[in-house]
Amino acid sequence: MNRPDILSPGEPEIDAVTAQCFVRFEEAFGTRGFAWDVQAQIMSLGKAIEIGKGKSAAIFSDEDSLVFLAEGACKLVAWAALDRAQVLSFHFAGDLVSVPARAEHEYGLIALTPSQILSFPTRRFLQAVNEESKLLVELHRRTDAALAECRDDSVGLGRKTAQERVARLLMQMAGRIGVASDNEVLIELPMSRGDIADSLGLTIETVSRQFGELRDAGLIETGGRSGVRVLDPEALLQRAGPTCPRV
Amino acid sequence: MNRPDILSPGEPEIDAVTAQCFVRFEEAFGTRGFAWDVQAQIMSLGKAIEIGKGKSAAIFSDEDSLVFLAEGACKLVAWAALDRAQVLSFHFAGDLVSVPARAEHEYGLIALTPSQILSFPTRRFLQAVNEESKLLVELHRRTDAALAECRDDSVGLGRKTAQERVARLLMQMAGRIGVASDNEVLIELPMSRGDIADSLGLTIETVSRQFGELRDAGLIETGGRSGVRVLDPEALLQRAGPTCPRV
DNA sequence: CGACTCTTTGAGGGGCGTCAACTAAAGTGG
DNA sequence: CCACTTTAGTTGACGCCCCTCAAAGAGTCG
Repeated sequence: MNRPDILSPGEPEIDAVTAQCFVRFEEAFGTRGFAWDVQAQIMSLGKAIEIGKGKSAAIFSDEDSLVFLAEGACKLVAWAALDRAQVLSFHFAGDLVSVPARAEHEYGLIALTPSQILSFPTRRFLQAVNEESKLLVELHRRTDAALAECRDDSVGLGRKTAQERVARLLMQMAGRIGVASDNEVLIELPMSRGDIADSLGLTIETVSRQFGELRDAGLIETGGRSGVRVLDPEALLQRAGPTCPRV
Repeated sequence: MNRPDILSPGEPEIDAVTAQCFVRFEEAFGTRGFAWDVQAQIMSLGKAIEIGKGKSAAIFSDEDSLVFLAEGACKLVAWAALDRAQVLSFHFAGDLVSVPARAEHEYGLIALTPSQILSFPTRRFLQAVNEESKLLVELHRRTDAALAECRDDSVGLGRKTAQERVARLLMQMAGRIGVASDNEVLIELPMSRGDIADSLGLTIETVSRQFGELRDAGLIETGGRSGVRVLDPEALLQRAGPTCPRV
């Protein structure tokens, strides 16, 4: 290991993933200007992993993790019971996900599409970047935003009808991964109906029925299993139910 | 204002509140050792307010706020509709609450009991403590914990029965503000049945019925409107439903 | 003690879960 | 490229839990 530039021939693919993950991470958080020893510590702490569809990311089991999603799409799940999972959030490339080792429930990050993640042990990561207050501020900003989003989701779970929940999720996905054209939005959903149901606190059947109703109402079209075309975003937002008007 | 030690005689009560709030804040976050100018900035940014029961805290309306609850008990609410509020969390003395100015919904912090709060504008607060990385780490730790709690609550809202939700909330409150004696726990609930209902996504009537069932089952006793005696914590936890076993 | 609010209790109805059967889509091996 | 298998999604019938509406009881404050 005298010349770190030379990759170990035994595992060239792994190192390519690692390289790409760190490049994306640097772009997102601007760590390039950091002191060399801090950068070295960050690189030694971060484990880059490529995970296949449906596979769970190998999170540090005994401590909280900070996961940067460099490529792909994932779901964050908590097991309410041994058999039933609750999906807490969907994540896409560029997201930073805080995964507790163990709160009231057990957590896991599962790939919806083949993904590349960079996983840090939170405590040691914080120690390493202790003096880089700019990164700490950005970290707080992202965590705070995630908290606000989680709270908004709680409002959605609280007392909304099945149709309001499905419509809201579709509008969220439209904004996140939708492709706008004319007054329409095309969405290629990376998650299954079951994932959607688990995230909205509904059953697969109910989600499917709501898709059907929205289709019959002419608000959306569905193509294949994952394709959704939002024909009338305005009306769909209406069906998402009352939200306090943003002045 | 040449001698800051001398309080303005026009508002002695306000200044006593301010003083107590900052003392509590210093104790909680260890800001005493900070540079003088940082401490001065923090003090100039923080607005100490005493709020009566049922009153909304005067949050900075146009920017995110960071609120330290020095004394009392509050609820964080989001308005799902103009008439209906969703309670997102209950807070007690020592808590730090992040209140977004405006996310998908509008937020408010409302006192359950007469409270004293210290309110900061988040952005400027972060600028002021930019170099105090120890405080930034503590800030991240608390926000991360709040996020984990919010997620656990989401699991609870997702697909649990009314009784499981009520039982879980009672156990949470027992742990937070309960007084243990023998194998019992005494709780003095600062929030109404309506607040509980709004936080669990239920109606007042359903919450009341669940209290009744738990009482009939001999798991709890109720005294007055706010008093609850948990007679059998074990059995109550059972009724809170399945959680992944903490190894 | 009286007026108010909060809580409790009851009767009835609707939305979503449950169970079941069927259809469509995607992967597999020849 | 096509039959076969497997998985995911759709649709229908039925029942239960919780919301709705209504009224009476308990607690608190003037």
